[in-house]
Amino acid sequence: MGATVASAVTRSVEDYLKAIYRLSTAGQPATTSAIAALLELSAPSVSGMVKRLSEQGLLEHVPYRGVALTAAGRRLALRTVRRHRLVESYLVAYLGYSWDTVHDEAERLEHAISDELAERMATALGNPGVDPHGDPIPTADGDIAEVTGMPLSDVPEGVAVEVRRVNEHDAERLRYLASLGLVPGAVVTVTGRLPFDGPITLSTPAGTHAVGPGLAADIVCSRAAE
Amino acid sequence: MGATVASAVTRSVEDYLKAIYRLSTAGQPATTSAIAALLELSAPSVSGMVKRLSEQGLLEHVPYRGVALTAAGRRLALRTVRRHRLVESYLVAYLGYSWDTVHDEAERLEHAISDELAERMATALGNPGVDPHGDPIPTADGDIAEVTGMPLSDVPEGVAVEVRRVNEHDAERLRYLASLGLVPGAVVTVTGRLPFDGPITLSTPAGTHAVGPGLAADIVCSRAAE
DNA sequence: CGGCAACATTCGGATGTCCTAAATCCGGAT
DNA sequence: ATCCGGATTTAGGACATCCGAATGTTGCCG
Repeated sequence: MGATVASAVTRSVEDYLKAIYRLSTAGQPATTSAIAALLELSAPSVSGMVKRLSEQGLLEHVPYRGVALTAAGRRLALRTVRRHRLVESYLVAYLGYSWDTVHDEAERLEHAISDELAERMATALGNPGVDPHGDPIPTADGDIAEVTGMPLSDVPEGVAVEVRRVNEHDAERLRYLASLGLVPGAVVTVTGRLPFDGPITLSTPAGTHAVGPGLAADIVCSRAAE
Repeated sequence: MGATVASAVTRSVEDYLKAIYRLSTAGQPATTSAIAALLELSAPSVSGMVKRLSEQGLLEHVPYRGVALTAAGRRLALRTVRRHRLVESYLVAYLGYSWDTVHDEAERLEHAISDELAERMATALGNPGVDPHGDPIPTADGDIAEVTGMPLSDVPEGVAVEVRRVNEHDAERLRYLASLGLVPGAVVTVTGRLPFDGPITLSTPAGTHAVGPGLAADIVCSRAAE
């Protein structure tokens, strides 16, 4: 990835590859309708683009079954993810953005910046391993760290865990989570759990709060350091 | 311009408006072929786009004669120019770019950044009035300062003048000019001029040099401060 | 095992931008 | 005043991406 990358990849193509990457790492099948839902496009549009991307060798497509990224497709997807996360990190670190407002900006900039600029931002940031949401930033070579941990919704009571990652893009929810102290790096303890998908009560650096299981499922935690 | 701007303006549209703005401020007529030359497109492509932009109220078009920006078109053009120059300034000030390498990056980013980001960059820079080439940066309201001065090619001998602006995009030429000390802010004196469009000799902070009249014509100077 | 609902694909069409080739226009030279 | 060459526009087509409607597939469930 370092040097010359397939030059004329349009915005759309990068978005498709990113969506497919996202689905496959989430363990979900990359079906036409799943991609369409993620990109807010019609199924026929996705079908057509999938065919074109397959012809370009970026996807493996089994008709009526779904798609998988080829090595080339994965490389491009990770390049885009890297740019997205670097941009988010840079905007938060240097331009006063907060984690709930960077997403849209990064969504556009990830398609516009050069490799040169991406690496300069990475350098300015000290080559961070994760972005403000705790998402791992792929390296320029296309390596990406696995995120280990369990969703907050599965954390047993009484164990101190550290928030590693918050899988959420919605600005309002992100602000809400921040107000609860649920940000990457925070150490929290589940103090109670109500039955039937009830809210989880927990103590955080910001006090004692409750969160619904839906939100809690997007928060990845692991045992707190020592 | 401050708040919500016509949302879905494509890259191309901004480039056309910018090109037309550039021609008209350079005192050149904005003809189809002039625009085509600037954007490296065929004349028919320009003809077609001119028609579409006129229908959108961004241009005034007199067939076979040329075009002029409407108030709305000018507003959009200046918005794009502002972004371009802010991005150039930011990349030079904070990300280690030099004035000869920022142009291409800015050319893409100017279409991708939000008003929000443009203003944050402006703030980080202290709301500069000019970019690294000495080009004036339009305000968010669409005001732009006139550049006063004369081309270096017209500067009389023996008068100390300050370089205000360097109208050049080519990276190699910019590096060359920088090596001669011909950058905005430099105080220079013409020491001689050869007849028949011969080179101009001058003393700069970087020593005594000669430049051809073509390059010299792109360097705008004015009387040095006191 | 047949049928049906859900999902995927193909078909035909719209838009936006670009091109080359073929008219058409305009202004200066004769 | 006419004509010619250069500039401009129109005509016709190529792509890329999107859509809705129609058509195929799949697999579950009775």
